[in-house]
Amino acid sequence: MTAPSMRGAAPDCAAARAAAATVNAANNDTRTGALWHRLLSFMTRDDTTGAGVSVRTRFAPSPTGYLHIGGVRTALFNWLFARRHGGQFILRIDDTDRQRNLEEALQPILDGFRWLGLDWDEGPEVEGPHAPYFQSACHARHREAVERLLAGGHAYRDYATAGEIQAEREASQRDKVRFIYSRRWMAETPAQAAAFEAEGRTAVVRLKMPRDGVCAFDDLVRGPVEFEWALEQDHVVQRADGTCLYHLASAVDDHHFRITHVIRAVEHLSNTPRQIFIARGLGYELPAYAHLPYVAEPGGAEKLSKRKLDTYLQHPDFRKLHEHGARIMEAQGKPVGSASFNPLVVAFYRAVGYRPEALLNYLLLLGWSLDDRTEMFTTAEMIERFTLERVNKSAASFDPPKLLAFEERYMQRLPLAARAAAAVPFLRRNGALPESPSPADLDRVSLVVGAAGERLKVAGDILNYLEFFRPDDAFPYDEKAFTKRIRAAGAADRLGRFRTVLETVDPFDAATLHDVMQRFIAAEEIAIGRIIHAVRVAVTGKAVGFGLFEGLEILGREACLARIDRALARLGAETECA
RNA sequence: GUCCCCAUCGUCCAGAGGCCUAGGAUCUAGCCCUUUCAAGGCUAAGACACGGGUUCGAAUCCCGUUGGGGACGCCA
Repeated sequence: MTAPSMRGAAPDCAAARAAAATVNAANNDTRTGALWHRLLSFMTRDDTTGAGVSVRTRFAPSPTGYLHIGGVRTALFNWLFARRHGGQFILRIDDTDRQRNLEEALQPILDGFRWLGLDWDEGPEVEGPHAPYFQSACHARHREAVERLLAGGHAYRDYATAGEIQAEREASQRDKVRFIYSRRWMAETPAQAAAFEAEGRTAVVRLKMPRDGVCAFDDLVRGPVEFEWALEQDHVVQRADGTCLYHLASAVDDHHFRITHVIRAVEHLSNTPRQIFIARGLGYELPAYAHLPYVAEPGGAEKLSKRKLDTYLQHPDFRKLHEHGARIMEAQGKPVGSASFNPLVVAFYRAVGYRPEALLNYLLLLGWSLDDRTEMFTTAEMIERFTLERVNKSAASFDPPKLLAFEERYMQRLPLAARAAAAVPFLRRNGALPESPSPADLDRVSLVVGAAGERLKVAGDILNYLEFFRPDDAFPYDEKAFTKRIRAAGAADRLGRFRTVLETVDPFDAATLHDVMQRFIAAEEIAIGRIIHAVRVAVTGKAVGFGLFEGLEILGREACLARIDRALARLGAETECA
């Protein structure tokens, strides 16, 4: 028996589908995507409350060792949809190719999810009623499915060699038609199989795709979609050695895990007919499908690929993002050449000190929006407001400056104590703070973080202010600034006179220091610029920084005097030599 | 090559035939403030890909063109 031609969608899916089809028939002149969307999302909502059918979504990473930024966006939408409907979010590991170090390849992915706060109801480590959650542990289930497909006439054993298939494929190319297998080496009876085997051939199992009709289904993002069955290939679902291929495993496992909504990237859209064919052949109820647009490369339209890091580094915005991170890593003595130090991978943002909620918020808006102005979403708000109907159809390119803008906003709304706490680990890794910082150390961090204000965009930016955590005689000078501000004629003498003033300032706080400075320039009859920069370079070694008087106050009188002395001594040594 | 999809400022989004002189964010530029700065404030510039329809009226609906992208594995 051959598979039924499926004109007019899968009859066994949700009521939503049937209802939508009715509406379509009644409105065949105005079947707008919007109408569909409203209806489908309404029905979806209804499913969860009415029938008590729990929404179950899944994200199925293969254990590669990295959590890709585009993958996280897909995972986020799955997670939000499940949470929005009070359902479950499942993590399934697609490791059909046996991994050598599964543990090693999986842990960074789970860490990434945990860091972002995307919790899973079933999956690795938390387990659940449908365990195991590793595809490689489900071979028996997959093989049994193949047997049923074979028995039902939805698949056949094929004895063609790779070379023979290749020849047919090339012939199709020449004729400029889509490759469709001739089924010349198809064996549907034991006798045929025996004949081929007598020739020494071995068999794979192929899907016996319909050769007429269309596969129609309603995508929750894209609306009604149709594919001609005749253009689908007889895909291989099982190799000669008995191992099963991805699409078979995926359809079978989605059913096994009771997935109700398959939400994944568009590149799977054209794979959907074969999965529907498998699912129907096995008598499954079909899940609803939602195909998300992919995340495109910075400044481009192509799909973001983590292998193209070098190309993206040519893009100025992306390079800035990378360099910013690299400075922070280097200040911690960490290598920047490693594969995970890559802005296409979630671990990068954690390592540099981004807020996970900022990344999430940015990713949320990459392909989805609530309206024309709401941009900031707490996790609770995302869950409350997220709908698939408002997901965009077109690809969105990854824009580093905008991500940073969100990061800044999130950092700024954090209370001072939280920002300081986030900065501490960076200082510790740099060695600027001991393993167990004293209360005084922590006060100092808090003061610097407060003074730095909006200059502290990511937690790792604290490493721009290391001079506040170094001994008075052990921070470097910006040579250019030193020359301009201290080696300049008369600068050292003025600095010396200001030093004398500092000896008696009381109290030694920013406001008083500011007054003292004003009186000093009045007495000297100079513009403030003639002295303030010299003080900044002497005390911090740098030409730029946050408010100077706050800086002086944080350092305290003794440190300021010692630092000015050190700068003057340095200059003195130079002139003696000359 | 075949099939499918997409199309509003540089980028991310809003837009459901009249609320559009197209809105917000980001980026960019200018000005202001300031001791510096990747700080802050204010202002500005910047888009409906093109061509046909339908309609009293189109960014919005239809067709075509162009452009971009994806899928075409015994990968996942």
